Amino acid sequence: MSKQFRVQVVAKAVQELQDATDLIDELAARRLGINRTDLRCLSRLTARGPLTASELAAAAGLTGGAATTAIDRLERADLAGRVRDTADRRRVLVHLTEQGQRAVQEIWGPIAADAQAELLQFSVAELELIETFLRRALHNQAHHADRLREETLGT
Amino acid sequence: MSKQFRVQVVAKAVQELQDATDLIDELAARRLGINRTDLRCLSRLTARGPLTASELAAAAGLTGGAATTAIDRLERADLAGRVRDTADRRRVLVHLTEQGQRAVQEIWGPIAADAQAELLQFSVAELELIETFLRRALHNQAHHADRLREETLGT
DNA sequence: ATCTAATCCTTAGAAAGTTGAATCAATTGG
DNA sequence: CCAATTGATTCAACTTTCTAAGGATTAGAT
Repeated sequence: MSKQFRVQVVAKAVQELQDATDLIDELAARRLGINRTDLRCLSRLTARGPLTASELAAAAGLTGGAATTAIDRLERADLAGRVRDTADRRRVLVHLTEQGQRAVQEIWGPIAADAQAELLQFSVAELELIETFLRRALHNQAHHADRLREETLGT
Repeated sequence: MSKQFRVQVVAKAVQELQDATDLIDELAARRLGINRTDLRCLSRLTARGPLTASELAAAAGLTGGAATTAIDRLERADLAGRVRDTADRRRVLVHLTEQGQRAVQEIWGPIAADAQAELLQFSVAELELIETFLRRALHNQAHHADRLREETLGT
């Protein structure tokens, strides 16, 4: 097995991992009876805590209008709730309900737990290598994201 | 730095990599003037060569009807083309046009080249470790995808 | 050979989501 | 205290999706 071949195998595995993640998101959304956009909002709220409607819109890559209806749907599903900010009453803070937190935990908890257990099997030195790999890949992606942005705007 | 901490760092890096990939897809689609669904079709055609309409639908996770209109859009954009199968004239083979191949190459060529160069900097032993990591992660994802599928259907 | 059933793609109509602009309410600064 | 700004929502137009039905082609049976 040549090194060249191993490189290809790794590249393909990265692709497969991304596809698998995509599938999980699809299934998770279906399980909760919501769409992918709403799931993304749920994920952001989980990662970053309560957000205002516009913060959530920015975090999820949505326009204000889309965020409003997404929050409506999450509220109807009892996964998120609105609270008017007492200091600035224009603002609305969106937060996960207890049921929302529970749902997130039920779906992603086991995945995260297994992932953590899996990673703990590696030595510290190995984890460092894996991190290096991921950092470089990330750097590469960011570089090309910039390239695409410039090329597109430049047109 | 504890091992536990390193594990968390790696987990977060995986998440960031997925987000970065998502951003690249978004920018690529915008650059080609198509939507994410059409881009996914383009990607499948690139990876697997010419496909029938129904194969493409399955590969992209679409119904037949949605695939038809997606192919319509790609055809209008001159990125893909239809050819009736001479052996079985019910079937339609969808393939990338020259322009489609060129577009794919311009966008993903540099990314793949850099990724390959990056991977070649690792030793064979290191590549093996990275592959092991990815395989386990993939196995974990597949396992939980099955879990979600069963839980959802079981309801 | 012809008739029937199955297969493949397309079309049509309905449903769902997003966008961008307009609107309403609340806040800030001059 | 009024004008400009900010934050969220609403609304109409557009896009994409799905399901169901239709039309063409093939395969199998009589």
